[in-house]
Amino acid sequence: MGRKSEAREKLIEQALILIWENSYHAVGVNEICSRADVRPGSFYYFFPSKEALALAAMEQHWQQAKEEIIAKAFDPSLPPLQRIVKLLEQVYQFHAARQKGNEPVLGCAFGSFVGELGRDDRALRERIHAIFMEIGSYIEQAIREAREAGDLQIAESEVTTTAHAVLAYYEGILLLARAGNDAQIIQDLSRYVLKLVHSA
Amino acid sequence: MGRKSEAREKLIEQALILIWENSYHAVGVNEICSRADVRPGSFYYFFPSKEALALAAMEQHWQQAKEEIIAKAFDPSLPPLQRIVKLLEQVYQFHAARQKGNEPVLGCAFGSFVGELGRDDRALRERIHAIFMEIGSYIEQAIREAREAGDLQIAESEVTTTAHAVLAYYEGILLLARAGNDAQIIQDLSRYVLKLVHSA
Amino acid sequence: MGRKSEAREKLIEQALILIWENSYHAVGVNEICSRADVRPGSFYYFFPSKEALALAAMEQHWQQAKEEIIAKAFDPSLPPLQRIVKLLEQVYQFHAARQKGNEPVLGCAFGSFVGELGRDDRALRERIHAIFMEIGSYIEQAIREAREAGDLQIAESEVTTTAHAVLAYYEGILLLARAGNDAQIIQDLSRYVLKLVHSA
Amino acid sequence: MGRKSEAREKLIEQALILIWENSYHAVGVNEICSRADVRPGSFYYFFPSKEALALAAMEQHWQQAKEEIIAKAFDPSLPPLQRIVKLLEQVYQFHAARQKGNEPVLGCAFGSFVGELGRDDRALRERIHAIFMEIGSYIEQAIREAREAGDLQIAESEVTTTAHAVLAYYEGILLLARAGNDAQIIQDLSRYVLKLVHSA
DNA sequence: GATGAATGAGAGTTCATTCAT
DNA sequence: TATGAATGAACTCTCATTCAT
Repeated sequence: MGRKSEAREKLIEQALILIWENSYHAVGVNEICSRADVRPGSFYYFFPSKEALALAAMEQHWQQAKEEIIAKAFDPSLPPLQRIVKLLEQVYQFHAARQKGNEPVLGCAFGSFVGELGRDDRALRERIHAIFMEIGSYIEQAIREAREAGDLQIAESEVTTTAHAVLAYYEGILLLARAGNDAQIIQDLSRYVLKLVHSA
Repeated sequence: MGRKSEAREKLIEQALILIWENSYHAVGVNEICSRADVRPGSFYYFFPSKEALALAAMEQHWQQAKEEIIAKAFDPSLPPLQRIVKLLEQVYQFHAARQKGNEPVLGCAFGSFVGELGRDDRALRERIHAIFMEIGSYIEQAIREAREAGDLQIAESEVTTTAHAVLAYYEGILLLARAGNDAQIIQDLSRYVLKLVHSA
Repeated sequence: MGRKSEAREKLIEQALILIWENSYHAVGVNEICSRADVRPGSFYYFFPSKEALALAAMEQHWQQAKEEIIAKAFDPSLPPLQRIVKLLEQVYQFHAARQKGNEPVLGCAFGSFVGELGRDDRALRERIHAIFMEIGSYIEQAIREAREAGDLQIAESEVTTTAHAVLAYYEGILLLARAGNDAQIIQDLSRYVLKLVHSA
Repeated sequence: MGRKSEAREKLIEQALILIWENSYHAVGVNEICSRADVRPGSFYYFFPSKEALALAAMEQHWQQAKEEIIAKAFDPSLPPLQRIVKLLEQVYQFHAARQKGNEPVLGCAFGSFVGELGRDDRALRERIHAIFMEIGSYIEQAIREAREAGDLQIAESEVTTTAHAVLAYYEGILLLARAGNDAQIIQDLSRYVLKLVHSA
């Protein structure tokens, strides 16, 4: 009945790391293969194309992020707005730990990836956009709960846009962290995130 | 004999467009040359490498942004905080016009570029970071003036960080606009930018 | 229990179609397998190589041609020279039907196949040549019978060569039909075939 | 002003030989390059694709055939029908010489090539068809002249079709010669070609 | 000063085939 | 008996770059 291996998983794992650290276009199939200890000829048994692997890597990253970051941050037992703060805190911890180990600060894999997609990569771009919208919906839920709890004086009609504002701020912070190779800025700027959800 | 060859300028111009629309690694030297109507052999007469061209393109983009966007936004005759609003408004106009012409929404060239730089591109990354810091200093100056005019109640020690927060938000907005191929979000989210500069 | 796997037969059948429509070298083992709904790993259980499959496909095609075309054309109840005419007529009907269904006109599978064999494919080439000689012998028999019946004034020593001439004309007609993607030429040129068997 | 070389010509020349001896799909770009003493990276400077090279090789072969074979065969000073005979004679000489040197008998490059083209190679197939039609028009002209000189009793309306019949016979002869790796059959069957042009 | 020609290295992908089960 | 998994070699083609003029 044929053989079995974790080659597929290893390819996804290494692809994510390499693409996140460098970029989709800068990383070659051969490099991914050799890091995953998979023979180059085997790659196309597991994935129809490099693009499909990149998509799978993004999907897997999103699943893992939901399990490891989102689930902990958007814990219903936390006060709603604290969840948003916790999201940023965890992301800071991740990048701070990397920086301590002299690894470059990576920023957001989805954000970097979407920045290098072109006209012809519509499907990939739309998938990343959908992931952003999912992240946004977690933030939105927290804001809505805060509002309903009376912690917030904003119109119901502002809730979604406010969530997007938080998301944008989040992505922007991670982009600046990557640009400056500096995890500290994540912590510094996180302090202001709740300003965005309160009425001016 | 009049003016110099325009080949260099054309190369920079086309490189910026192609890199912004696609990405640095996705765009080839030959493609840039053919768009610029420059023979490929001539490329290395004008630039020592593709990387040098990309850097030149970023520099030129920054100079132009200063002349056409920054100068108008940070006009001393405007009320300080209005300058920040105007910055976003102009960027929105640019992307809205493109979208009207069925061109993809591009986001920030610097932001996208920095997202695809890797470990070995330290010089490029640091240059983009420096440009971000320059943008930040315009914002910082506006915030400081507003504070000194009494429009703002924040500590002097918060001014720089607040400017970075605005910059992060700005970059995040443009990233989401690119991800969603949607210029409207720039306008929608711009309404909240001043929340970041007021004390909570 | 019951009948054997049909995988072998399906592989042969699909291989013939694909090779005939395209070419031996242009068609991959995987493509044949997927069309035959056979898992690629199974291929080498049934055939030792792609070449062996191609040979089997040619053999099967030849057996089928003998049963469906040759047997009807070289029916002893037909006047000898009419058999040659009937051969061409049936081949025309086959290709005309295909063209009506907007399928490309294929020409002769053996002729196309032999055209793409090289120095190192001696065994295959000789097998196709032998099939040609077999076809020739049917034609030769018809010519001989016509001569013995007094329908023809050619020397006995010319019979074999004349049969080869008819065979060459037949192959040439099918080649032109494929080149022009036009079945009609088969009918048009068939009218002249008996000129070749009469003395000048 | 750049360098100069005969690389393009050598590539065409070697491509023709290799494709003729083997087949388009069986021959790789690398093999053509190494025979032409051209570095593989240079190939795509000279030709946009392997297909384009194949087409160029066929074109060049046709030009050369016109100059070296057609021009001599269809010499107006020859009696019209002798021109057709001469065409076959020259082709026989070419193949007989090759066989003497223990080279495989090749048949017609155009005929073999068209046999391995598939659905998606419409442009190539149509070009080869057009070449066939050109060859046909030389034959047609000879037949027409013979008819006008009173050497032939066929209807004017039969002239074109008769020319195609001769062309088909010619292609079929070369196909059989390749299949049998036997140049002699070209000479043997050539003796019958004029039967096709006389009325039955 | 400027460029047409050329290139080695490597890109992503497909190949006919083999292996472990 | 039959196959899902895997593969090294080869495929067509593109890359950033250099060379001769």
